[in-house]
Amino acid sequence: MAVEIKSMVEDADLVVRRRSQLVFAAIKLFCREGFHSTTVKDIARAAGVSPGLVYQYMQDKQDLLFLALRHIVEKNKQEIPLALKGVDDPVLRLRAAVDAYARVMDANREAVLLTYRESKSLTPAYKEALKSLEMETNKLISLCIEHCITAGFMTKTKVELLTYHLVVVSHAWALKYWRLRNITTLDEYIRVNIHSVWEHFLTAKGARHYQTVMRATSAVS
Amino acid sequence: MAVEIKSMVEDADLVVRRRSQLVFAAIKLFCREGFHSTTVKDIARAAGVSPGLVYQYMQDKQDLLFLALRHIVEKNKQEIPLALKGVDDPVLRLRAAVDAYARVMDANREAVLLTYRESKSLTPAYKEALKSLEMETNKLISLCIEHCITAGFMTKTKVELLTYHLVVVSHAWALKYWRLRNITTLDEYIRVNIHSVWEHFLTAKGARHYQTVMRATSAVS
Amino acid sequence: MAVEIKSMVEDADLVVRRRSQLVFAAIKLFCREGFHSTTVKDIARAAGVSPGLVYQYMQDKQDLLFLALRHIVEKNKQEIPLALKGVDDPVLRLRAAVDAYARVMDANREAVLLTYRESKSLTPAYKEALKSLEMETNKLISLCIEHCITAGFMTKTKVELLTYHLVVVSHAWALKYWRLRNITTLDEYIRVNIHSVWEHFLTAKGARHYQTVMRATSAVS
Amino acid sequence: MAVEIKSMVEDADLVVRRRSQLVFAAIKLFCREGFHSTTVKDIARAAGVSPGLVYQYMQDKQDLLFLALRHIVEKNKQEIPLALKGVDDPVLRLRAAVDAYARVMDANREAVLLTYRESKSLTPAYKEALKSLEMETNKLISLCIEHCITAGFMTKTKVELLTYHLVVVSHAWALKYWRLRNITTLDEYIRVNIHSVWEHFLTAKGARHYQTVMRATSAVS
DNA sequence: AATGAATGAGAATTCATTCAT
DNA sequence: GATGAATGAATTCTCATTCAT
Repeated sequence: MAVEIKSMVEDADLVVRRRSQLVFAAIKLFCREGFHSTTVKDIARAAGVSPGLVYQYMQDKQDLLFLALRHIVEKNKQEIPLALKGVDDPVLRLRAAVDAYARVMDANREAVLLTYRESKSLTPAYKEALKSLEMETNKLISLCIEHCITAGFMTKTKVELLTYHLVVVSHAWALKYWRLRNITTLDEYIRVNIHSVWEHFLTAKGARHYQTVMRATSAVS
Repeated sequence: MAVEIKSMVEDADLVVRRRSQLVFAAIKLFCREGFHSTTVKDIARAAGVSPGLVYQYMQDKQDLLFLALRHIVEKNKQEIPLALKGVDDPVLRLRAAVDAYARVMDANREAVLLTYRESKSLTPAYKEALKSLEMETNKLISLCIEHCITAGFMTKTKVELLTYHLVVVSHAWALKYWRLRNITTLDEYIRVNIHSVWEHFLTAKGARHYQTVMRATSAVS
Repeated sequence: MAVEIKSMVEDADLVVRRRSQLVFAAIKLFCREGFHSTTVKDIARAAGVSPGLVYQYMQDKQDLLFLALRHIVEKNKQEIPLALKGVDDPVLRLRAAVDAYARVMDANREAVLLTYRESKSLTPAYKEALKSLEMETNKLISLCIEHCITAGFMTKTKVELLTYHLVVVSHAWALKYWRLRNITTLDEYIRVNIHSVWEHFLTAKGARHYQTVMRATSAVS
Repeated sequence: MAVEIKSMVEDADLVVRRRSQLVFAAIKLFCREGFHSTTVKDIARAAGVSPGLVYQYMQDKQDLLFLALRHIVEKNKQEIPLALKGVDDPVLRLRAAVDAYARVMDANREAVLLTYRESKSLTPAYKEALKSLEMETNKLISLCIEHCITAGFMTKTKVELLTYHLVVVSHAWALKYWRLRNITTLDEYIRVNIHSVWEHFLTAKGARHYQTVMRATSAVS
């Protein structure tokens, strides 16, 4: 399942270090120029290494694209658990997850665009690996929704479908930033276009509970 | 504002005919292979002409991409007025517009993906032209929303923001079709993920009106 | 059986002309520098065309090697029938065929070396095609031997084996020219090292006949 | 005259050991893949050492080719004296030398091919050194022929020319093995195509003597 | 107007060789 | 002495674009 990129170099530490050096440079350039317009030489130069070195750590340019996209998707995934740390209430957890997700998308707007643009250039195996990873990330949100449902705070709805709605509206902030920036702010967007989506599915009990815990939270912060 | 693509050929009719021949072939190939992986030769062959001919009707390969993307966006735009023809009620008009939009996205899933993927490869001027066109299309939906608000059927909300929400959730059907197809149907998706978005903004009066006119519509059909 | 090299160019005449241009240049350079040390650019320059053109008339550099080697082998093959024209006597025909073969090898010493050196670089299908061609050439000599046997001029011996002996000793003139040139002449080599090989298989009748016809021939010339 | 390959390592024993390790691996790979298609890394791996080590024992990849080819030619040379040990009769010595030579060629068919294929890739100095070595080997056969002539068993003929004939026909077994294997056996080939060549030069006395000693030999064995 | 052969700049990739450890 | 990571020159091949016919 997990895709393994072959390297000619043995030293595992070095592989990690070099690859992240290259991936960092690649993301920067792919975002700016696109995958096809970026040359391996460009990336090597940006990473401060020779062009030949790239091929010691992966098999071809496409591997680099995969590593770049995977890095982006994985980084996004890691942010959610961080946002949930210390939050116990189901509704607040969902809120925190969605909020974190949207803000990560904002922080990595260019990278999000890159995933939409260049996934097509990957071989099927790599595409699948990336889809799996995306679904794992979504699962983190789905779990929050499920807890809310179990707790009677949300109505029974198709969990993954709702998750996708939240996810794509978050992505939309990056995808349509060129226009949205002129008509709203991130905070308003999150409130109006994102949170409202799941809030719509709150039960009466859930709505009451939500108000209560929110009041408590605001009081604290 | 409107971008002019230069042609070496005088005969305006011929230009239209040849270009649409080429654009048709280009869309097919760009969707399947991507812009960079499709060669001008491929397109010429698919269009049944010689590679040299392409350069009589545009200046470079990028022009062809622009024409292709513009064709897609324009086609989408044209569908909405058709769906509104004969519908007078503001709420039903909005509903029809949104419904039509979503269904057009479904019918042209590959083309929608293409616009997301390859717009980056355009020069700024072309990108702007496409954005304008997208905004004109959105305007068609925005107008429907505004009428609903004026009529007191919808609450005052940021119209363009709501429009974007409707638009991106419609696009999402194409963008995430690989997964959504497994968890829902187009009809359910439209009902649950799209219509609910604007319905959420109905006033009490609007909701009542909506029920009434919908009942009338269903009775008829 | 006959290997077909793909070309992007339709015009059959042009294909023939361009390919022979390229093959001519390739043989010259491959002989001088070897296949691997010769670049496609070198060949293009020597042929007076652009590097890209090469790939319009074949698929890769290896095709060019095949065309070059095939040209050499085919040219050698064509010389034998010419030498046999007008010669009717079986023994004189064999003599003429062997003589012609040896002299063609001398005339194309570098090319013969090339076939020995670079055949290895071909794909199996090409190698087989070349072997077939070599065997067809050998067949021309084998037929002469068979006629001599049928006529009772030569003892029954393994015809193809004798042919190979004649062939490799002829090739040896090219392969070991660096030394043979110092110890003999082509004429002596043909007389002592080549003709003696088949003369050895003459029957008593054949030997007498040979002397008779040779005397007649010398008288004439 | 004798070519010296420079080494960075002092210890002479180690140089010998390492080099033979490398040469052994190189011959295997050069035979299989050819000189240019074999990488220094491949050879190092096959020899169980690092790529860098190669350059401690020679100056470049070409040195390795020279060492490989020299090893092959020298090994062939060494076999002949072994075959002559204990054989005193001039004709039997020649027969033994030729027989041994042919059988060594059979045992090292791939290596023989390699010398024909890749000698071209050497610098002139190396090429000369190899030619000298080949001539030394030939000299071993030439000496046998000379003894036969001195003893009145063979007619006066150009000794080196006859030697070359014997040598190239032996090589031919390796060079044309792909076809010869289907039309004859090694034993038949040696009898019909190789021994017959020198037997042809036996004097009447030599022929009688040959029959006598051969009968004696067969009786023994 | 249309063709398609020709061009040549440019890209990915390989690999002999070096050199710090 | 040995290692193997790093280098970068060199090579094959592609393809947008041109232009003679």
